[in-house]
Amino acid sequence: MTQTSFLAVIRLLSAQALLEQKFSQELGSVHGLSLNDSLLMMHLEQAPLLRLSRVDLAKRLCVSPSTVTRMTLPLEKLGMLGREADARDARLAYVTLTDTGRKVIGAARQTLERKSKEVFKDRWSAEEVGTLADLLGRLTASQPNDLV
Amino acid sequence: MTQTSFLAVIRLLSAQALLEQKFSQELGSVHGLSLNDSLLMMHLEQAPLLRLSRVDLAKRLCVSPSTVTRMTLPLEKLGMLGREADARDARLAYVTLTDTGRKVIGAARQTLERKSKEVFKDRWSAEEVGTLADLLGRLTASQPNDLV
DNA sequence: GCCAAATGCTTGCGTTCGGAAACATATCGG
DNA sequence: CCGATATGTTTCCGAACGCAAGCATTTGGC
Repeated sequence: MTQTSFLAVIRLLSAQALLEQKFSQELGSVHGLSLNDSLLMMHLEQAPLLRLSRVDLAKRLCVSPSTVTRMTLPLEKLGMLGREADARDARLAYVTLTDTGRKVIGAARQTLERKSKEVFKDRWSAEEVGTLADLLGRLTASQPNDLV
Repeated sequence: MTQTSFLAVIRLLSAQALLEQKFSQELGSVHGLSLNDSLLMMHLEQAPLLRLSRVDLAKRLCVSPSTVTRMTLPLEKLGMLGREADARDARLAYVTLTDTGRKVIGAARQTLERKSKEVFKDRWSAEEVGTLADLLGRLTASQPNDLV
């Protein structure tokens, strides 16, 4: 069991490195986004008011709050993200998804979907991909709101 | 199918961020290694002569050759890695695993195994973990030598 | 009401990484 | 044998990250 757990973890880390390498190039050159930028915007996309606080985003992305601050800066200047204050709590600085941002992440999502399909194109049945998605979902279930 | 593939990819990326966050702290403070350092040394561990060329390591880790050069430098100074030339090809500069390195990665592996077991401790059957490891193995099968 | 602790955000610093360029060596075609 | 191309490694530069520190605001004990 401990060997199997270890194997699963090592393979997951290796698989991520492989996917990041396959995806980030086209994502950056075509849409101007990094993989983490895309995940950030997808979290905003499914948020109730298209907005989330920075610490909330940090928890969802498993990065530090300072990283969120630095990630949002250029996207804000490009008009994809906005900034909104909270009426009750003056500390909060919500990150919002603008109309421009919604269009961009929509296009980027299509690229991600197409390349995701390529990953499993050969030697994978629909059921197997579904099983993998389910099992990975169990891993991320401990985290705040799941994506998709 | 394309939705399921997309879901699997997104969850895999999220799960990796979660695992990296959970593992890297203890791995660094206890053994002085990063997660990528550990993967590099584990690849060396199972190599025929405890040695691999830098481009080979780069492919296995899905990082650039320059990253391998920079990663090995401090580990070499610490005596965990060595450098070996090839008799036939003067361009090659093999990275070797020293006795010290073997001991260190052995200890680090125990930490990784323990924390891997913790990940699946609750709500996972042995069979489910095995299925996950198998499916992830299919993803990394296209890559040079699998770990473990 | 007030002060201490907690929370949200940002900045400075050191570290790590990828890509381009440079260099050395190997291979191949003639 | 020679030049062109390919391959392995390193260095330089810019981009991205975590951590510690700092500031502003809120919350909770009294």
